Amino acid sequence: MADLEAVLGERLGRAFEAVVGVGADPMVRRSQHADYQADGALAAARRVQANPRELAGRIVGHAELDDLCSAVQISGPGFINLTLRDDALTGLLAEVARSDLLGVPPPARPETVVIDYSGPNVAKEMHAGHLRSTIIGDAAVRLLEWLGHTVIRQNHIGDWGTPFGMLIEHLLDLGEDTAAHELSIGDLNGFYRAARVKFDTDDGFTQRARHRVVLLQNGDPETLRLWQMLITESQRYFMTVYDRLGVRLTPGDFAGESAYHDDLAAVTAELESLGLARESDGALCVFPEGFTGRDGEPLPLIVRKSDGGYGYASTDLAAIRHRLRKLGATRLLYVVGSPQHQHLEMVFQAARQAGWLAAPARAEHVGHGSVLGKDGKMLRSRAGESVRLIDLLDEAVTRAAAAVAEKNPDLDSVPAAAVARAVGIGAVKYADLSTDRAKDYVLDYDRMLSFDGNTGPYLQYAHARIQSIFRRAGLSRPGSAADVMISDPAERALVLTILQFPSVIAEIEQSLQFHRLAGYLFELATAFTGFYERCPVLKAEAQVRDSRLALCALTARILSTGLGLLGIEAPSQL
RNA sequence: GCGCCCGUAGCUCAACGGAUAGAGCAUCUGACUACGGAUCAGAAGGUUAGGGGUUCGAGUCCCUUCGGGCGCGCCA
Repeated sequence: MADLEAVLGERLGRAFEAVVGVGADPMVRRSQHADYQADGALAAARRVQANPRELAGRIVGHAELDDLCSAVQISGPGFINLTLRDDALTGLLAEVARSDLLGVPPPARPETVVIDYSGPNVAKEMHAGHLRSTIIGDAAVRLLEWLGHTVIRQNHIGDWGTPFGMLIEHLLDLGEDTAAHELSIGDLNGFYRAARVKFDTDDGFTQRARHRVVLLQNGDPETLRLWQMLITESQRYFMTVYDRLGVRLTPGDFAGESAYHDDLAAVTAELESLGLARESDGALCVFPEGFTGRDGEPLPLIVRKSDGGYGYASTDLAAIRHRLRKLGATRLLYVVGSPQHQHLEMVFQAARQAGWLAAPARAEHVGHGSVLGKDGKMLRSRAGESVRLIDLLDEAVTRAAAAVAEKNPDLDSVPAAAVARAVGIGAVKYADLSTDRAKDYVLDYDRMLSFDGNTGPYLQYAHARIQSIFRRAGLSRPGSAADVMISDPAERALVLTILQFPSVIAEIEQSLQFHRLAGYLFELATAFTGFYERCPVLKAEAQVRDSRLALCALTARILSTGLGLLGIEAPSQL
């Protein structure tokens, strides 16, 4: 089945065609004035130079809509208000309940999607700044995989470049065992800082570091071994953070900058032979069309530095070429902070001009804002350093544990710890994903962990409450086979909200604006509590009871599925 | 200097060009010995930063001013 908005739009379009003689593509959406509302009359009217109200009036009563709508009326400047028939609603509901994808139509043509996200730097701490890319990317992975697309995760870690000279020398100074220990326990800040200090103050060290970079780039085996050690220990540490976060990234998804090292010369040669790259101030540059900087001069992507080395622009070009040619991606997602917007657009444009990026394949910058502290500035610890991501997560879990212990002292300690983790991590993720990713947001533990309002814990609670009904009813695995009967306005409102799910997913699949899914889930939970308040489930007589249990089951499924798409667990009790 | 993002209730956020700009928190008023009160109903709260424009219709699109954040040739 397709989603309700799409079905109604299509039907209305056909009715327009029959009545007016021209095609129309009415926009149908939920409305406070009716179950659904369409405003396509205006566009159609303009084309045939008719009065929109009059035109809309001729649609009313058209047979196309008879089986779905009990009333079709015009109002305002040509809005078409649709009231859906209860039997149509319950029929659709039964389809949703039977469907694995909860009524969401599988994609017409499944795509191969490459998602670039998280991207920490080797031998550098993961901090609050990595939170958004990691969480948003993970949600994108979950959503697109769930829909049936082939998803290839790419963790573009920073594992190459000049800093490795000083990092390797510092490693040698410490001794390999000590260094490995320091890295594996996650004291990456200390390691990096110590190397940096020596690099800035000790001339001898600086010389060694510079020399070490040359050895690394020339493939000296001993240097490569030490370099690999840094990477292995760092990856081990990153995995502990990903596990804590509950993110679907594995060691197999690491595809760092070094992975493209061998491609760089070929990419450069290709760009030159295409006539796209030319020398400027000693560096080889591509000037993508449509980008100008100071004085209207074209902006360069530096493909090869004047010293013959390669920088990040070359790596990004090699990566996009690899993803399109070798991985066969038709959709490329870069979950990267907004400050890199221009750089990425330039890379995309260069890839288009090189002929690598061509329809139907496309690249999208899934940009996001920053996490701010309560002072409205970039999140910092009191010492002024960036906040370690692991500390941020632990803080949320600790606070969640206290809240769970207070609210539900009867819970055993083992499940309580698991619940605290689900609630704490879920709260962090929900706080992030429930705001427009383009904007910055303020990290506030008290608010994100509140059980009231548009928060993770509130949704988890709503879900747990439904599970509690099933426990009481003695149903371990509630069936949803029973036909739902609508006997109360609150029931009807809940049904309408449930049926919106496919439209929301269809929209998110394109826009990756997860806050819309979050907002929808909050609406669903709100509609459910309204229903829960007015419509007793277990006390009702058998037929009504089964109907309401089915409604509960479907609501719970959408809540847990929806939260799951956001990477958030939905425990059966809190 | 050029460019990008943001500015909505006291606070935190919604609103895919559509009707009277919606929620939650906080505040105030009510309900119910509760299928988990981690509840529900209601009130109050707005010149959508300012000013122009396009449109039947603008928080949304265009121009401009102000304010905040961030980019702009060999770092990533």
